Amino acid sequence: MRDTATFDLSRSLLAWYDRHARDLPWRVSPADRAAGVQPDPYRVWLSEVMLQQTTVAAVRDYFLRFTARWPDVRALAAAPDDQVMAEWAGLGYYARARNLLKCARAVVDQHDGRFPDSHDALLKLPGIGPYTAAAIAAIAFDRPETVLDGNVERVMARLHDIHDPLPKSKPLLKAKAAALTPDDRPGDHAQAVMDLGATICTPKSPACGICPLRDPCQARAAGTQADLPRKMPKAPKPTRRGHVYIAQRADGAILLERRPETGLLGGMLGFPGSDWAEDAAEAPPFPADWTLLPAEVRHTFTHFHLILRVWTATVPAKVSPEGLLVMPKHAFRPGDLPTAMRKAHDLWRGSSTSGKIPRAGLS
DNA sequence: GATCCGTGGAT
DNA sequence: TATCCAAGGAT
Repeated sequence: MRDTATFDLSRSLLAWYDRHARDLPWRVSPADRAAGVQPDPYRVWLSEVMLQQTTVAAVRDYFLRFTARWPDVRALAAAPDDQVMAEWAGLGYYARARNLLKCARAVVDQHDGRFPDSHDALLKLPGIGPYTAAAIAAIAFDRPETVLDGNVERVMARLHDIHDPLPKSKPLLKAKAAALTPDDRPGDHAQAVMDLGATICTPKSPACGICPLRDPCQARAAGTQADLPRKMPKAPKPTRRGHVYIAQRADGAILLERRPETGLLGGMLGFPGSDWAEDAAEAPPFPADWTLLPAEVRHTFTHFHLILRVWTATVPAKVSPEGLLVMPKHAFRPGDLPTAMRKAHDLWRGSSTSGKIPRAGLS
């Protein structure tokens, strides 16, 4: 039962969203939504998968490239795996790209090319968990589902001044979020809470002064907003080391490998090399006149730091070792590599801008 | 429940 | 420089 205060709070949030909703490539504005425009479930799904643990700024161009190249779920389902993995390169969490293809093909094969509109049916699809199922059901189909992501957790923890640490407090935060979800405009509501968390109720120095929930916010009243939500401490990251081997043939071709489907950087292209361990031994993939580059690659993954030594060699054009992929010079694009491998390439080519190199494809 | 799985921007 | 952390899911 939603009481009057909860009703008013939800209305305040929607009113704020009507005025401040961000213009995002995958979003139907509240005005257009009110005029009857329906979101495309394919675009909602694609954006939500890309946005898993990933910022809007990082996703935007990837979303535009994907939708330009594969405008609907049937086009994506028909795409070759390696092209999709290459297009995802640099965005991270590559299991998402593998599951993206599995999901697109399941939608085509089992649902006649149309995304199911219920939370339970969506949850059965690869790469769609509790959050994404609720987000698609709410945003694409305007079902009264409650989304619980990092933004909603933070907003609810502050609104109700909840001090129990995550993830133990998740059920309580979900209940608070559910109590706030309206039957009217649940899709806009879901986006409103997340927008609020992303732009006002931010992790550090939240802008309480301009927050539409300033008055009812209990953490604001108690002065605890900067300390919420509390989280369990994280384990420190160990450092691992490894060797990679970049061979270029006399005809310009580069020798690469397709990494195994599971595990780190699964399914992505990479240079052959050693295991990554505390103290990895050299492991040239075939005999050659390997030269060690005078600098190292440093890269940080989710749970460890990596220091990579990069060896290079020029080999005859006929060299084609078993298990390696001969990538012709004209077909090789560093942007198709995951970032750790792209850094090794950049170190070799001297284009070692530490920053990100914009990928080709748009405009 | 705990662990694995990327990346880049903000602080 | 080091840490946090982002529209999480699979195992």
